[in-house]
Amino acid sequence: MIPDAVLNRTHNCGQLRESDIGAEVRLCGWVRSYRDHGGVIFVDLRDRYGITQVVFDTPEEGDQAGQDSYELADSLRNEWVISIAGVVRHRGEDRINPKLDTGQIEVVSTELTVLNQSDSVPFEPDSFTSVAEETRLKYRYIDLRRPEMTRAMTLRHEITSAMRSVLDGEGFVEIETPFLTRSTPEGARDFLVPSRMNQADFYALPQSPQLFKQILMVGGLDRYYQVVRCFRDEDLRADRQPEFTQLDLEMSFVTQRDVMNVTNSVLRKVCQVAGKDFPEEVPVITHDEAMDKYGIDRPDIRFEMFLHDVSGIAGATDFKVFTAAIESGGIVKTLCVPGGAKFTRKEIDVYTAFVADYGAKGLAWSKLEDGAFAGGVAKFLSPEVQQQLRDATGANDGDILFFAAAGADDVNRVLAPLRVRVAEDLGLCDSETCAWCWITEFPLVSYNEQEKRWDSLHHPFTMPAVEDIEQLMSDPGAAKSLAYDIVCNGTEMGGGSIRIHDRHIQEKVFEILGIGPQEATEKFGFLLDALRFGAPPHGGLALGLDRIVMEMVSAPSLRDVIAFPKTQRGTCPLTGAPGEVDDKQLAELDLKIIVPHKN
RNA sequence: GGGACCGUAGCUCAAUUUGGUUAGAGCACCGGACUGUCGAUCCGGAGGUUGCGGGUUCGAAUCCCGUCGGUCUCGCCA
Repeated sequence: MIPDAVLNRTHNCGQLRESDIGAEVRLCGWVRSYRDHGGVIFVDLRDRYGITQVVFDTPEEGDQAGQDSYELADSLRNEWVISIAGVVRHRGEDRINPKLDTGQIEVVSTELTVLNQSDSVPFEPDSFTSVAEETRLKYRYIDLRRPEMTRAMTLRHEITSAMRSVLDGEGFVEIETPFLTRSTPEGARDFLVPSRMNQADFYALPQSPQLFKQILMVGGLDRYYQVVRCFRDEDLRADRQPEFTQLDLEMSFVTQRDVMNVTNSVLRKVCQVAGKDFPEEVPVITHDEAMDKYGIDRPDIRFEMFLHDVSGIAGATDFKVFTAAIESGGIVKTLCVPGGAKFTRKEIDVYTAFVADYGAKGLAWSKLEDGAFAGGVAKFLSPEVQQQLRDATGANDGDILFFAAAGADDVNRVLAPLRVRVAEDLGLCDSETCAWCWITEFPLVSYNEQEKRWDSLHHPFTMPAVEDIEQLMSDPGAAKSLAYDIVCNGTEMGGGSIRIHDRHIQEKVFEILGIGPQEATEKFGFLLDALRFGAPPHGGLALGLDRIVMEMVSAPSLRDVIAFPKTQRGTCPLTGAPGEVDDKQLAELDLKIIVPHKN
């Protein structure tokens, strides 16, 4: 039985300063390290607030309590949990540790209680050694003691707290929506949950609360938000987990600009909390412009280095790669890298291999030196063409041009990542900078060549930005939508749209997408019904909380800002999930496993 | 579904390129010394199915095949 008194902390381990000298204090925490000098023992005591040095001096003759305490201190080991009482004293000028916030002082222990011992830990929760991620996840409770993880978890809390406070101040209401819902036909693969009470039926975990939040608007709730878990059963990446968290919000009687303004307010506060700058005016870039200048709809605008469409110039050369691409309806774009003429052949080969991952057959290039193009494809570039290229790209001596020639989508798919890769290599991607931008005027739909049909670019409930519905029906590919994404440093941090609140327009959009009346009724009938009963104009947006926190702490992986994330194969080394279940459980669900287990 | 890299002591790594004696080091752990350290130091000790299985070879951590796991990535992710 632990006495109550030893649990009654007066301070935490990051708190004590010079002004506390002389105070009698009690601290609890973990032994981060112990330094036994024979006659004096130092213990660094750690909790999530910081580290305080505790000293055990040689006990006075006849001081039995001091003797016991000293002997106990002698037995302490890393990660034991202890409570100490003692007096704060100055360390002495030559003993101050500038690495610690509490480095001016130390606590002289008068009493020590071991609250719990610890086995020798698999790894030390400090910042010095890197540990394999699988090991970190298996022993996450130890990993979470590392200052970086503590910082990520607490900042994450502060960020969600800031989000809530801004939205609360704007009159939003946080409302929970179901996790057990129904599968929807489009989008990502659903996680399914069998229904015991409805044989052969399944719930699906929500990919997002999209339909529910629209229905909340029909319900007159006017301004909704939710910090909510979303589930998508797709392959994982460093920035993609099967379950992730969104700040989801929806508003009635608003324009696109209103939603963007509220989002800016939220992000401004988030950045303030995280110690990052947020611009007065967030740049707004149209989708067309983004694709043209950056080749991607989530441009990294920390640096310029634009792409240039040089189809007209390149088509007039004798270089077959260029002319063939143009003749088959493709384009030629170039990336002008200032100072890139210094790249060696070997470095260019690395970039060639890099773009091969994105499906490029090769990477044409030419350097600009002493007023003329040299190397690579220079021999195909007449003096006239060279001048035109310089005019089009603004290239100067010392630059290099990289070219890609193919269909427009393929060209952009290759050059956009190359642009970022080159910028990283040139040191243009400062991880402390947050360069936010909005992307607007997305196309409503894109043509899916494989399936021979139109797909929503955003989702099927996005309002078309067209006056004439007939025009929409006759040329869906030309239609823009009232959709918008918020981007930071080349990462999509969130997106949303003004929704369709008119049932007739919704039916037309389903028609374009090839969702027949029967399927629409079956899958979304409840939303279509709701739209018949006084749905207000509404729109909203969702922010990826995990990605925002990841950017705010410059973490390389989403796993570093999630307390208990999954590995790339979707497993949890801590719990062993996913795992087998009992035959009894399967029987209750009327399920039968027909494939033998891998093990 | 495809590509790349990785797997050696509890942890982080070396030895793999060029197959060759007993697989080494730091940290952690165990024992000892030390009255001012602070990622303490010093002395000593213990600790190994080189992920797993098979093959080549006189001989495999090293070469080959398979497999499991991890990371990155293309596809995928409205």
